[in-house]
Amino acid sequence: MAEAKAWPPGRIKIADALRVLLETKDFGAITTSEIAKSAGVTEALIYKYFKGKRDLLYQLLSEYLEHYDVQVERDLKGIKGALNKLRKLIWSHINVYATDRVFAKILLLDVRSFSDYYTSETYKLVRKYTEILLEIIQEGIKNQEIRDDIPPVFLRQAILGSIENVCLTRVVFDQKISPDDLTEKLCEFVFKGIEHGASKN
Amino acid sequence: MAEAKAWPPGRIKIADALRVLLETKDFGAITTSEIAKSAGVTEALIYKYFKGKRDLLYQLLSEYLEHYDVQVERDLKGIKGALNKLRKLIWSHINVYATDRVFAKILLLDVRSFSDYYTSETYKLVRKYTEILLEIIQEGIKNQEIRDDIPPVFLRQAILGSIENVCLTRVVFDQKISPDDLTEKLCEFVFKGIEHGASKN
DNA sequence: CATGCTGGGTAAGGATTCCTAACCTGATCT
DNA sequence: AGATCAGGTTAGGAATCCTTACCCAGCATG
Repeated sequence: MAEAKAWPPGRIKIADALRVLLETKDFGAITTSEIAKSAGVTEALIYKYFKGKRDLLYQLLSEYLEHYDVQVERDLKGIKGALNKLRKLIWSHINVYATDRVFAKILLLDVRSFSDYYTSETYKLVRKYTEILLEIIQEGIKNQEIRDDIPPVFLRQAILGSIENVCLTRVVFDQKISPDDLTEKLCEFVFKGIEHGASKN
Repeated sequence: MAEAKAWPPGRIKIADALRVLLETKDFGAITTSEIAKSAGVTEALIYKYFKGKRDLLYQLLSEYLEHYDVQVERDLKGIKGALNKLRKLIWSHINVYATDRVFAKILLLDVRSFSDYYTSETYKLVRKYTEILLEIIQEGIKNQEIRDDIPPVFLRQAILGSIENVCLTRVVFDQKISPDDLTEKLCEFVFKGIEHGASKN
């Protein structure tokens, strides 16, 4: 909430330490003592600033999400048309995963299995992002750019699923993510579907 | 491998116990002692039959997958046309999640974050299933039913992602999954995309 | 100046959890 | 009768997450 840089040094060191560790290990394999050692503080300090190991992860993810939300808002400025906005949103989404591997891993792999994640403050930030996507879809339906015979919420889930799964496999197997290339293909798929015919330009 | 029912009673009780526990708790919150108690055996017996807690989960998932693979193979028999097969496959996929909530939870939430999962025997079974999907897509491209300007492997990832994400949200928030309804919507999305126009029948 | 208080940090320990090594026991084979 | 073996148990240990109580520098206040 308070986004002022009033954070004590210990807290910053801890969050940074986890960030670094996540580059090479998965969250489940990282221990609190490891984080503490890596941060140069004692284990107990972690529990001063965070409710627990998971809360630390959530707060780290929140930081990423706040940055990303701002970025997306900026990226979409000045773009006309729902489909054009959607294309840009997809690009931004893929691009952030391509840039911040750790962010991708947390969001796509680690937090998903924690049931308390879905009631966390962090998840609300994700909702805020998906809300943007929903609004674009609704705008597109109003404009006649997007078909109106499938519920927007459903479309959102399907679109997000395809974006994330395409990135997920690349994250898991440590393959390169090319935002431009993937965006192009994803938009072709999402906009026109897989049926032969409509794509004959 | 050996699909003979030659399994000792203890092993069965342990697997059953986990299955039951997974109905109400997530894997991370289930302890080995809890499993043992619930199964009516000692903790050490778990390690007689399984390499560890995770291996137990993987093997449980493998059982589900073996059943499902057989089911899918059956479901697809006698269907002509790649798109018709794909529709049926999507239905089967959604249907199994609708039927076996525990299976869905394991596959969509629990195992994904374990990095050793992706090198496990269990994951090979998943590959076997996704291979079927790939073959359908390739058949469709050959037939001219499916567009040929997006790589089949990419299409598979995108399609699977949309299926799974649609189900995932329902699994997470304990909402009902209606195979018929979701299949209809998903096929509309996957076949024709979101653009307005092509859907004017 | 003493006093108290507050924010940042530490020391020490405890319950739980996952897992292992060694042992037991009844059945089957020879 | 002795050996072997599958199915199971007893007992324990290292590691992990987390809590409680404590330390101490700075600094505002009377």
